[in-house]
Amino acid sequence: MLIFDQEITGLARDLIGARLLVRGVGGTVLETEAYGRDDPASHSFRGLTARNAAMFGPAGSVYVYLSYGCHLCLNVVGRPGEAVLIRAIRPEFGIEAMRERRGGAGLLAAGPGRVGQALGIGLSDGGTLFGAEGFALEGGGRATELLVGPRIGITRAVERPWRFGMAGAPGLSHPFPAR
DNA sequence: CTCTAGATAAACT
DNA sequence: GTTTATCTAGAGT
Repeated sequence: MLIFDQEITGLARDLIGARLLVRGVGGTVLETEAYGRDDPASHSFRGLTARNAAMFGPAGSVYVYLSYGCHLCLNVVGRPGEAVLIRAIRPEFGIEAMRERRGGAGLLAAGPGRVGQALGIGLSDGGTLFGAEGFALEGGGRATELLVGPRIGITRAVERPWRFGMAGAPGLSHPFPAR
């Protein structure tokens, strides 16, 4: 059973290997990133705004944001102002639907923007609780060996090793640094 | 492999 | 009014 109300890096670790379903489409979480409350790289760093309001919602709810004007990214909310970005999943359910949404591209859900597109996420899904109609998140825990590395695509607090991945899994968005 | 365009909301000056 | 942002696809080297 997943504990949403815990330290955000712990939640990011526990989410690796969990099964994520959005309206019957989804698969196993392969890669995540943690974003904290006092974290210069986090949207919540400058306090509550209209954009990040869902990030201050209940633990276990959804935070969605539009990145670079064209990519919807899916996050799982933990404690207030903290969230975990889902960067990659292994497609297992509704693969046909994903293929269709992705326009037949090969990489169905390796990368946060691709995950959002494959699952058909919308900004209006922000605030929805996992467990509510159409949204499921189960399993997880620290069953698998984890890879750890710096986060991708940020300009602040680059040194924090808050990116996590499933060791040996194909379909990661970017390789992890060799240990 | 590197480079660049694309597209938009929100924060910032 | 200007700049930035948790990125991707496609073209070029």
